[in-house]
Amino acid sequence: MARANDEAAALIQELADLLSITGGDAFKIRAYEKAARAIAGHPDDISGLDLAGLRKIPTVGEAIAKKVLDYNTTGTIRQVEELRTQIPAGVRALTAIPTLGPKKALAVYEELGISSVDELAEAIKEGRLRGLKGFGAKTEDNILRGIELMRSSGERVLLDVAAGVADEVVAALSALPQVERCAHAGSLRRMRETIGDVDVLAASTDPHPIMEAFTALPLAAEVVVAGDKKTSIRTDRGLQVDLRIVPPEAWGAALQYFTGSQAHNIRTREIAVKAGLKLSEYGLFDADSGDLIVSRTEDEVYERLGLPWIHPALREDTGEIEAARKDELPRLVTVEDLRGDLHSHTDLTDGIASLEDMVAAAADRGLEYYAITDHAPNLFMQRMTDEKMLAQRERVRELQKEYPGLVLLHGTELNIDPDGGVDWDAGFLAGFDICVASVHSHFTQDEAEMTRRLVRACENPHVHVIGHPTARSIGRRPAVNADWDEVFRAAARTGTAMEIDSFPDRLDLPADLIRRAKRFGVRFSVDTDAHSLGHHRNIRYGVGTAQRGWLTPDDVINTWPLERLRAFLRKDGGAR
DNA sequence: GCCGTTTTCGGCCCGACTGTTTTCAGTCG
Repeated sequence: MARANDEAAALIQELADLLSITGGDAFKIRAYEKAARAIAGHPDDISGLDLAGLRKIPTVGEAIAKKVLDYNTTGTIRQVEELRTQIPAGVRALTAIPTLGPKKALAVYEELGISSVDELAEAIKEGRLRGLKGFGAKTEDNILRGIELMRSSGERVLLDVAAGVADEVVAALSALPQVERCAHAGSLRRMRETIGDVDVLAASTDPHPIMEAFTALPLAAEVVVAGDKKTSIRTDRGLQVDLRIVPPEAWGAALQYFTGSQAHNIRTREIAVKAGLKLSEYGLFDADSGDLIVSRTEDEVYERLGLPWIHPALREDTGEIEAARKDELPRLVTVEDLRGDLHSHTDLTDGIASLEDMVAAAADRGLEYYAITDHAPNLFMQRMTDEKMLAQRERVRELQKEYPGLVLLHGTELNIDPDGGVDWDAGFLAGFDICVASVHSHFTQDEAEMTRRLVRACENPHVHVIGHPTARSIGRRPAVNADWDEVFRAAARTGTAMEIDSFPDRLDLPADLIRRAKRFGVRFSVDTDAHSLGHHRNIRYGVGTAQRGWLTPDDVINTWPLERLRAFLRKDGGAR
């Protein structure tokens, strides 16, 4: 499913990695890294671009454009192939070990011929690194622990796990008298779909006792680094938590810095430099005099750089700086914008809460409309029947009388079969207020079959929303193979919404596909797919994903007033 | 390698911590 853009970007990034090992010019390496990000984030398919088209991509110049053309015609890049003969893949893999970078990787390869993580571990145990310049006892120790960590728990965690840890740390530290402000930052604030480590920021004039309290937290299994400005711990589950403490007056600059992404920060600092300023976590300064200009709020920092405040979900250097300069940033959808939820389950199928309890939870969220969409019969283990579904509909109509402010929609989650058909005939389907249709089986069909399957589902006049379209399970099952541009064209043409499922292990559609779909004019539905009362809280992850996809309220059908939504559900083009 | 309402050549983001060093390189974010 990897697009040409992703493969070309990976090759350019590999070129940067290999050059950093062989000791290439650091600025050239950064140029490759920037270009790799730009190519991966470029909306157009690079395989259809010529030299001039490629050079229009920011940070892609003559030399890199030619390398991409090389990839377009040969499927690889000649310089990468050449460097691979000099530096074995295993040496590049060494740099994935925490505390071991390109310089040390090259040293062990050149001096000892080590070209894999296993060989390195073996060499350390045999004492073969002794006497190697720059490698002392502590370094050996750190590498061994780094290897251990990488093998056991070095994986990224899901958003809800990271959010739970962050909430606990922020709550504990906020209770300390020395702490004036405390919040999480980093990739969690940007709502990335998985989190490598949790970043927490605190403002204080007296950091030492805070750091001591931090390392003494029950969840701190190990202290990784310890200073008065920065301290890192690791939880017993292997998740690293970084705490940075800054003076209260530096809060805004620090929050901007520690939210990242690194690529976004590089851009903002470059803008500062060009304006004769210097931006760091302590503030925006005059480059010559060193005088502080602003630092208290993120707003001030961006404003002084000539930019509007940029939402954290956009801070990936994938076009937000350019959009900000032109004052074309989208007004992103928020949890508060949502009037309804169009996908949920009850204990009639695999939910664990009753219809009554789920509806009460929806009412507590302040929703104006709410769809109950239990599974359809072809998901055989759920034992759905026509009779059960019609009986549920009666209960929904009864229950409606108790909720004058919440319109209940009776729906179902259909199963898209391998040919693109769904569970019921048109007559029965017409009785539902809304139908979500999802892929629940035959995940490994080839791209052509899967594309046809999804397009046919969109073309069904009774299918309103494609549920969790890629069917991925983060860390467990990859996305299905499909020609997504073809699917999105069909969705836009037929007035079928793409779901953004809020489950932390789904987040489906993913943000990059959301941005692609939006370019075709596709509409979206941000839903919980709740199977229990607690799942209603997951909506913030779905909204975060929608924000990362640059969506406005108008793009999201369940922000619309009910009448506009009903027109969309008629699939006659009236609301599009 | 890229880029330019100061520049087509000379710049290129900034700081914290660790470890092996006698003043700093490497790594990380």
